[in-house]
Amino acid sequence: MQPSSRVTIRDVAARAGVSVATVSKVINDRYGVAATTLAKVRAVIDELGYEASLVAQSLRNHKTNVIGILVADLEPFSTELLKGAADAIRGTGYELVVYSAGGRTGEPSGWEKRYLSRLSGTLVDGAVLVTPVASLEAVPGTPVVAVDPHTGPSTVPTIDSDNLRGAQLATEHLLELGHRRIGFLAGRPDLESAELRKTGYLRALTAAGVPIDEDLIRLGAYDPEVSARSAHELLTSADRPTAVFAANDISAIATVGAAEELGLCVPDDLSVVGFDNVPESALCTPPLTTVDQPIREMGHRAITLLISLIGGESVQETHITLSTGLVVRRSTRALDTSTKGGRP
Amino acid sequence: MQPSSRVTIRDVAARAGVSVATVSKVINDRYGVAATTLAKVRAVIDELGYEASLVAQSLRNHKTNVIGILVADLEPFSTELLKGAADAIRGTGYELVVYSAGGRTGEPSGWEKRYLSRLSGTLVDGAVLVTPVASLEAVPGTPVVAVDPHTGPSTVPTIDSDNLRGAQLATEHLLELGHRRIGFLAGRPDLESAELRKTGYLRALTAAGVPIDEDLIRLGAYDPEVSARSAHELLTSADRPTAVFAANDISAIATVGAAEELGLCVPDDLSVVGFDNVPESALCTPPLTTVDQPIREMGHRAITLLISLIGGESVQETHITLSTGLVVRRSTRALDTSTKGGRP
DNA sequence: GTGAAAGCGCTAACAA
DNA sequence: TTGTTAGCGCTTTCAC
Repeated sequence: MQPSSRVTIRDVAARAGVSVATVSKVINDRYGVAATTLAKVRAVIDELGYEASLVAQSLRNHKTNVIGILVADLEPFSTELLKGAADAIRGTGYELVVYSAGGRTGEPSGWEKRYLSRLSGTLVDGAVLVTPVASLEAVPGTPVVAVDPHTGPSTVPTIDSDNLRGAQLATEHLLELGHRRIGFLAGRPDLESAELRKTGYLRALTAAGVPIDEDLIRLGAYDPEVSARSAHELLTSADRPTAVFAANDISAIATVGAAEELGLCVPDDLSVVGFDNVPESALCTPPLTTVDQPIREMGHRAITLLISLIGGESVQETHITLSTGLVVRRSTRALDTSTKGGRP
Repeated sequence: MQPSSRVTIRDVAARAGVSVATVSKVINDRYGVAATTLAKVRAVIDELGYEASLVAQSLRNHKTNVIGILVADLEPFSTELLKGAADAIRGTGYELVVYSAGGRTGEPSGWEKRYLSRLSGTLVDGAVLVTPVASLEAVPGTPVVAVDPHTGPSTVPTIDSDNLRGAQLATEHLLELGHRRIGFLAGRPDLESAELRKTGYLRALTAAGVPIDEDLIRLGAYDPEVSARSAHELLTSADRPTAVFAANDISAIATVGAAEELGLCVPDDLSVVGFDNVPESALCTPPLTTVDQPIREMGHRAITLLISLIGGESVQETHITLSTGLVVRRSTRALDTSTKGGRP
C-alpha cells in the first residue's frame, strides 16, 4: 500500500482510469483532452503528489532547460562566480545545476570532458566550465563557455578578466608611489593567467625604465606556505624590495604575514599589492590594495553568453575579457626616501 | 559523418562489431567477456570518446552515487555551506550536484518538494535541503537532511546552529560590559531561527533582571534598508540605547552605518553585536563583534548524516544543533558611565 | 562468450 | 478525444 518507490505516470494513469499518453498530455498541456478527463487526471496527480521524473523526461526530449556549471571544486572563487551566475539565470526560464568534481586530483584534466559527455544531450542544454584547465575542444552538440581558462587560446567561447592589464596597473601604482625595487611573487607557472600577471609586472617595469632584477622574482605558486617562504627570502635579502606585488591574494596575505614576523610594518616599511581571487582579501590587516577581478560579473556574462549560444544566436564576441581595476587600500604607501628599506 | 549528437552505446557496438550488451559488460567490468573482445571494445570506446549517459544509467539503475543539494538561492550563506559540503563529500565516492531554484519567489515552499520528487529515485540517492521553509514530510524512498530549517520541529533529520544560545551570549556580553539599554533589531518573523534569536535576547535580559522595553525592539527583517530605518529611529529616540544586538549581520552593518550618519562612533558611543549569516561580516568597519555560526561545519555534518542515512545505518541523532560562539571584535566596548548615551 | 529482448519513465506519432 | 505503439540510452536476465 505504501508506495515506497516513486509515483510514476503509470500509477497516475491506472488510478485515473486513462492511458499514460493522456496523462502525458495533461502534464504537458497538450491539446486534445476533454475537460472532464483533464480535471480527473489533475485531481489524481494532486492526490498522489506526482511529479514527472526529470531523468526520464530528459532522456526522451532533448531539451531540458537546465544549464550546468562544472566546477573543479567549491572554493571562494567558484562560489563567488556562482552568485553571479545565479543572478544571470533569474527570469530566463533556465534552471541552474552545479556539478562539483570535489577537487579531485588524480585525473589531471579528464573529469570535465567526462562529465560533459555524460550530461550533454541529456541533462543539460549547455554548460559553463570553471576548471583549471579547459583544454577541451568544442563538444559536439553542446554549447560550452569556459570561464578563466588557465590555458592558452582555445576554440571554446571564453570569459576571463584582464590579468595583464591588472598586473600592469598594480605595478604602475607602486612605481608612481616612488618604488623602484618591487618584488614579485609569481603564481602557478602552468596557468595562463598567472603568466599574464607576470608579463604585466615585467612590462610595467620596462616601460618605466626600471631594470628587471631576477632576484626580486620568486615563486608564490598561489600557496600560502610557498609564498611565506619566498616572501621571507625576499625581505631578508641584502637589498630588499620596498614593495611587493603578489600574483594572488593568498600570496599577498602571506607576504604581509612574513613582513610582520620580521618586524616590518605594512605599509610603512613595505608596500604590498595583491590580486583578488576571492572577495575576502580585504579581511587582511591592513586591508590590502588589490587588483580587483569582477568575479561575479564573469559568472553573469558566462551565463548570458551561453544562453545566446544555446538559442542558436550567432554571437560575434566569443572571447570576452572583463576589465580589472586597482582598489587602493591601506597596504601601500609612497616611498619615503628618508626611511627607505634597502641597504639599512 | 560528423556525429552531431552524442555517441551512444550503439555506435560503439556497431563500430566494434559486437552487441550493445557486450559493450555494457565492458563498461561495467562484468565477467564473461573474452580478452580480445574486451580490448577491441575498449579501443573503440577510446577512439570514439564514448561516455555512458548519466541519465540513461540512472533511469535503469536506481543507485546513482550522486547527492543533491537543493538551495533556494546561491547567496553567501548557501555558498559558504556548500564549501563545507564539498569538504565532506571528498573521498566518499559520491558526487555533489547543487540545484538552485534561483531565488524564485512565487512558489512559497513548493519548489523543494517538486524538485525532490523529480530527482529522487532517479538522479540522486539523497538530498540536502537548504531552503527557507523545510516543511516537507519525509519523502518516501529518498533520504533527506534539512539544514537550518526555519520552521518548527519537523520529521526530517536536521542540522542547525544554536540560535537561542548565540543570542543569549551576545546579550550577556553586552550586559557584562555594563549596558542596560540594549536595542534589538529583529529578523524575519516567519523564520524560526529569527524568533529564537529574539527569545535569547529577551531571556538574557530577564535573567539579568533588566526590564524589557518594547521601544527598544524594532524590525530589521534581515534587510539593509529596513534595518537602517529602524536603527535610525532607535538611535534618535529620546532615551536611546547604548548598545544594539542585531539579529543578523546585514542588520548589524546597517546599524553601524546609521550610527555613523548620526555622528555616533562605534564602539565609543554605541556598541553593536551582529549574528553571522555570512563570513564577510568582519569586513565591516570597525570589525563586528558577532555570534559565529559554523556554517561550513553545518554543510559538512549534513553530508555525513545524509550518507549514513543512505547507507541505511540506524542513526540515533537526527536533529543536530551545532554550537555558536561569540567573537568579540572592535564594535563593542564597556559602557563608560561618564559618557553614557541616554538623555544627553 | 555473446546477443536478443524486455523494460526503466516518459513523449510523440499515429490509429481508433 | 483517447489509446496503442515505438523508442530515448542503458542494463540485465536468459537463451544460444
